[in-house]
Amino acid sequence: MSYPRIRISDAAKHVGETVSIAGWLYNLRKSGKICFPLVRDGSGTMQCVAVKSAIPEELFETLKGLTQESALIVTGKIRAEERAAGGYEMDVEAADVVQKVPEEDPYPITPKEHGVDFLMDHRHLWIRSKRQHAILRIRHEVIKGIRDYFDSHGFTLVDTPIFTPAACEGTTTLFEVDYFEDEKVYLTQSGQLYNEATVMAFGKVYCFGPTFRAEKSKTRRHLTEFWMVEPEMAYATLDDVKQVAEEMICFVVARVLENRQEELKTLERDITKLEAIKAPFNRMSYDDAVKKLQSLGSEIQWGGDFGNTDETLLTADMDRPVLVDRYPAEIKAFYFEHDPDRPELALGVDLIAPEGYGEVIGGGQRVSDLETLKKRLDDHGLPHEAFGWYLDLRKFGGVPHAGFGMGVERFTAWMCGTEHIRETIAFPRMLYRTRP
RNA sequence: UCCUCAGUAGCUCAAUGGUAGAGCACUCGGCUGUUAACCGAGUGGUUGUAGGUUCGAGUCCUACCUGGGGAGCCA
Repeated sequence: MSYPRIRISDAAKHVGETVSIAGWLYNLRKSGKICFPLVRDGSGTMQCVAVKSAIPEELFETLKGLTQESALIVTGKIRAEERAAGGYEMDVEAADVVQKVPEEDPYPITPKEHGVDFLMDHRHLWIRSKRQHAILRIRHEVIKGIRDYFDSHGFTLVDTPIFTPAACEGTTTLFEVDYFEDEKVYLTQSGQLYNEATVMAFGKVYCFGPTFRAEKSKTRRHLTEFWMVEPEMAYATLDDVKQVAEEMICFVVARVLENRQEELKTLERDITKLEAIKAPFNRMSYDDAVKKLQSLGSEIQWGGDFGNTDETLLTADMDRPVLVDRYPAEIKAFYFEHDPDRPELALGVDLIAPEGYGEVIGGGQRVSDLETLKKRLDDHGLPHEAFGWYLDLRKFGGVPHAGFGMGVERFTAWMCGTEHIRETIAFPRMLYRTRP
């Protein structure tokens, strides 16, 4: 006799019914004549109960002998139960062990504590653990929220290439890849230049994909491969960027709070910190930010970029992000439009998250005039030939346009309150770690 | 790349320069409501590698390897 298969997250709808759950043994607690196998199925965890006197001897022995992470399909009646973690419990009537983990080579990740190195080496298994599972589900919610926001605000998803020719942004380090016939290409570090082309076709676009940076950064906020969403808008300015960034973040935060309560609880995330993320965000010019930092004891001088400690210091008294705009043009890329009133400033904006999560968004208004762009390329020592198509965009209907990029992992880390960005992607790629 | 800390049982960690130990995991036994269950017993070690100092090194020194944290750079 076979019973309907349900997912643990739907248990509430099946109280009183006999159903099957296909999953893996998360943990097993047992005493002489009763045992509690905890089964997880990816949607949740179900505490099962088996009382020796109530079931066949063979079934009881099978359950009692289960090893951690053995695969099994359990069948039984669902019952509301206060003593069980999820609020529901299954009285086991049958169990089909699909694969038993051997005792002599047990599952390496025990319910006790482990070190970072060990866990990272076992990342392919670590993602089964409650905490990691919760983080990756929140990541999913974040991505879905981002897409829903842009899709419902007139943006078209137009993805940009991952293989790119050499001269994209110039400054940052690129990963080089062998292409055919001795040609070299590079892994993209931003889809932005291509967005500037697609935006002139669609008006409002975004790209969403992996980006690569061969920076030898060794901090809790860096990955060499990370996901970035980059919206771009035609007939738009710096102010539009700030408004969209603020709106989008509020939208996604609300989604996470609405749909991922359980996961936030698992992570022991202070919800009030997320609830505080509401418009209007703080707004500040680079000039004022430098002054504020200096008054707080920072060594920063006008013209320099903010370090990690500066970002944390700047937001220490804030409960929501701050949008810092009009940076010195010298520390920004060639494609930024300059402030017409103060040409030494670039019309760029960074969104710095509170709680030390730092720069989550960077963006601004792009150069729209052909001659200005040519001059900017010269100033940065970039060859016009490599930017032929990019210059075309200013020749054929050039208009003011603006956009930004947001790092998905940094944003997710902020939502989750995690110490390290490596936990916010299933298989992180970092300076000295490319496995598993 | 630089600074800094750490490598001891499968895992997490102890051990004044003087006999390498505990908890967890695993095995065996006990327990009918457990919540990282608990109680008793057992198995488990070339102390990251190579040199050096010393009567004697897990411990001190040198180099290297691996990893953590931070800086710079960035999302």
